[in-house]
Amino acid sequence: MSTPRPATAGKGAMSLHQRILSDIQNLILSGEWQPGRKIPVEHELMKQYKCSRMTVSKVLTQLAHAQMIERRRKLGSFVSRPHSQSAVLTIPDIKAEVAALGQPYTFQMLRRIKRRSTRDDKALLASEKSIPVLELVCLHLAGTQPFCFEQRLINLEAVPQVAKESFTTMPPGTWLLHSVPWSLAEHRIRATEANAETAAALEIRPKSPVLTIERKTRSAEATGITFVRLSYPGELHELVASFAPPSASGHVGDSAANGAF
Amino acid sequence: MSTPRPATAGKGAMSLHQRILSDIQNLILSGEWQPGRKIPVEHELMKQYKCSRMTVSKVLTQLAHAQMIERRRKLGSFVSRPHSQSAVLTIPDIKAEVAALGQPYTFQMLRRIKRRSTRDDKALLASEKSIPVLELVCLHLAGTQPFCFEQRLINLEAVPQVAKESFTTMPPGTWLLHSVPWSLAEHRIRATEANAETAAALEIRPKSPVLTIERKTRSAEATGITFVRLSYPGELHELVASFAPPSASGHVGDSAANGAF
DNA sequence: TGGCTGTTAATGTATAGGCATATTAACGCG
DNA sequence: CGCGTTAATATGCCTATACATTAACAGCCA
Repeated sequence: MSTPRPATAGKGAMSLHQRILSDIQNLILSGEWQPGRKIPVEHELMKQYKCSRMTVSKVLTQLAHAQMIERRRKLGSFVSRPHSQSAVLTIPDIKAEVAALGQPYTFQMLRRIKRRSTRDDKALLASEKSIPVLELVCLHLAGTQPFCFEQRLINLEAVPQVAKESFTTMPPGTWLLHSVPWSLAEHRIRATEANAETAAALEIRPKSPVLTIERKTRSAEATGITFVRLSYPGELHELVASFAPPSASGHVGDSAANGAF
Repeated sequence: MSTPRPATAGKGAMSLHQRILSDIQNLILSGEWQPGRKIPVEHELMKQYKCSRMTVSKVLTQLAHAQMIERRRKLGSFVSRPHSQSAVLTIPDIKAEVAALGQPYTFQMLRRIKRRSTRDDKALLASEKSIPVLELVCLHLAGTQPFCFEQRLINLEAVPQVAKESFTTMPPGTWLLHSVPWSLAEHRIRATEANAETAAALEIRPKSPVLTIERKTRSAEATGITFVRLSYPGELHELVASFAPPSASGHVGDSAANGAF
């Protein structure tokens, strides 16, 4: 079989549409095809790759989906300008994160209170009515060093089985990850000053910088599942994010980018 | 026409494969179909929706792409576990960011030096040899209030035309975004203490918390284009990220999730 | 000029069917 | 009885084809 195009080197065990997708993506990401440039129309690509129109169409649909190209009837498809710079930020499970550092992971449960939701709780869990909640405070350690301070609120109505969980082996986050599949979340990342409680737990000076990640997690039905604030000692921890196109290609992070400066 | 499945309420003007996609996505996101569960094979879905296999196949391909399902020949398709918790973090252009706050945007160029790369520069730009670089320091303002302090290094070999740019109307980031299409970037987000220079520029107390975003941008050919450190006054600024599945359905953020706790 | 209308080039959606392949089951041989 | 080899088959993957839809454009006509 002839390979009429650059044809993603090496990988012969790739399905056809994956190869085409990959080729076009490379051309765009490398800048060889500048934004605004017209992409060969379906019939062209079809001839180039000696494949059917459906296959090409499938690829272009996905690229359009990923906002790497724009398609207009009668005119054709065009490389789009990388507008919304969205980075893919991988926030691993804390346990895994510590393990990746080669440190032994432990955690301490500092507080565990079952109560009815206060006014503030209701806002955090996006709930109108009063509901039973579980408040947890715990400290994650890497070896003997404090790694992350966690303050959490769990909606007991949405996750009743959490009431029976003692969290002796598994931290709450990991437990939830295994118990509540497929949820939505929203993050707020800030740099704050450590308050007294946080500073004490993390064994740092009060008012020293802390990387705070607040996360509201809810199910597809929009009911709040949990709210958590994770506080990391500022200088010690960093979040790493990589820019990726809104993922047409497949595995997050394996390919690439969005204009980001 | 009969609707053999939940059939995304309301939208009658939806193409068939969109409806199928949406239906299956809902089933997965709602948790009704747990991770590991086998998805009806193409022939099943084909009968359920009274459509052809291609239609179903297209849908499943997209879902597989989005890593919501895994497909294996002969075995069938399965709901996958939301493993890598990747959030999509939209980092807008600073100018746009300020504009979104309803504030007038301005910026001041504080330093502009052309020189050959030092040892440190080379590391930041992922370059072996000595290259000419442009060092820029500038301050972004929202109204009269300092908004972000920017320290930047640009590879003059990769972007020679930047030498001619005066940056009177457009900040360097925006200029690069328009001049260098489709690049890769890597971010590091930390909470740090403001050093003397940063504190002075942002008009905050020295040692107060600062949200630092460091970004290495390179082209697809792995040559470093620019390195930038953006420092935001800690309490004032926050990054917002939303969890989303790697986007099968469409516009990022309109649908949903990845396990995140 | 200005607006209507038909033509046409491209994408969008869908059908029907054949090919390729990984897994499992059956088989046979020592 | 165990183990390697082969065949069956379920399933995903791809082709070929058709018609629908849209939007640009040219031409017509007042």
